[in-house]
Amino acid sequence: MPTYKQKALEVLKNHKFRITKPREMVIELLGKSKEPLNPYEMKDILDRKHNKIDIVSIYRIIKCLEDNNLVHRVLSTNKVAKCQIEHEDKCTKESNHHCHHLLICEKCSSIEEVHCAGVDLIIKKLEKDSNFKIKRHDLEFYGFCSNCIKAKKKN
Amino acid sequence: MPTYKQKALEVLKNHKFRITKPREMVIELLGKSKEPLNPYEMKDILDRKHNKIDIVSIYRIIKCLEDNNLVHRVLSTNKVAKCQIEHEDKCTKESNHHCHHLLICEKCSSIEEVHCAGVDLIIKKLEKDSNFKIKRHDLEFYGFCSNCIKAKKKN
DNA sequence: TTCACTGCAAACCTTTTGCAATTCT
DNA sequence: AGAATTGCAAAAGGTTTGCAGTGAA
Repeated sequence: MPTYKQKALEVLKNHKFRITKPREMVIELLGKSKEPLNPYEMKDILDRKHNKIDIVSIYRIIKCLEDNNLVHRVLSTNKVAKCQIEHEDKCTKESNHHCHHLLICEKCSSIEEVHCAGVDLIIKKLEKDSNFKIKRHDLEFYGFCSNCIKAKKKN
Repeated sequence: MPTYKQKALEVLKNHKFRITKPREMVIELLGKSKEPLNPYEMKDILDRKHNKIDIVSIYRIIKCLEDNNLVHRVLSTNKVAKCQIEHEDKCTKESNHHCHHLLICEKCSSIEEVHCAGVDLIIKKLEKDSNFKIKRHDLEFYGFCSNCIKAKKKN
């Protein structure tokens, strides 16, 4: 099973984007981070590792990764996290949208990507009740992850 | 059935907030608007009506309305819209959170607040599969509203 | 070699803060 | 009168743009 970095570099290469040092740095950082990050957080972490990078480059690299569906943007915080779930047919590159189903831990900030079985039914019901035609959706769930629940019990 | 403005002023009064001209202006604007607005959009509209208001005041009034659960913030656009749905027991002032279920029209930008029957089941399933304990959620659905669908068919 | 990409400077836009003046109650 | 709220000025924060120089293919 390929790492996030391997997969991301592969995707960029296939789409004729160049593999550069700054891009590798950001991708590796996202691959290792359990929590979403914003541009300045990324810069701080990379700076501390003496991996100097300009904030403007980070913005542009994030844009590039988003265009290639390699990251999620968490709406509630406007931070960015690696996207690891393979896309369903419904969520193709063409439709330019991932199914965003995120579990967000309010204690440790880690996030988990999930498939939401049952969302289709809810959408059908919503469409029937409202006469809306629903094309896509963003779902964010907040709470506590299993690690933080365990940690809490020990105290 | 009271108007949004009446309800909002009532809530503010009950919570010992003062009824001021700027607050009335913003509340009336939100009450009339079908679509979410950001602070500068509000200022532009009010300016055109010669209802002069400082942008800083708008920020502070929005904050006040949010604290009183009188507006939704749309995560995907960071705009604000009137909140008209009465809160369920689950979504009390204390929990400091509305159930955000929004239908957002990508054509005319109008939004509709809805109750999502079935979300509870999805959450139970998610908790079981992921070991997360889910406390709250934001759901945003994008598509076309019934008016825009009708308009399209006529062309 | 060529063109995509980066870094730097600066502009731009959004949001927050401090404080004096105003205005609700 | 007293306290909350507003408006103004300025700072702080976040994001984008233009351009010259660099480096991946």
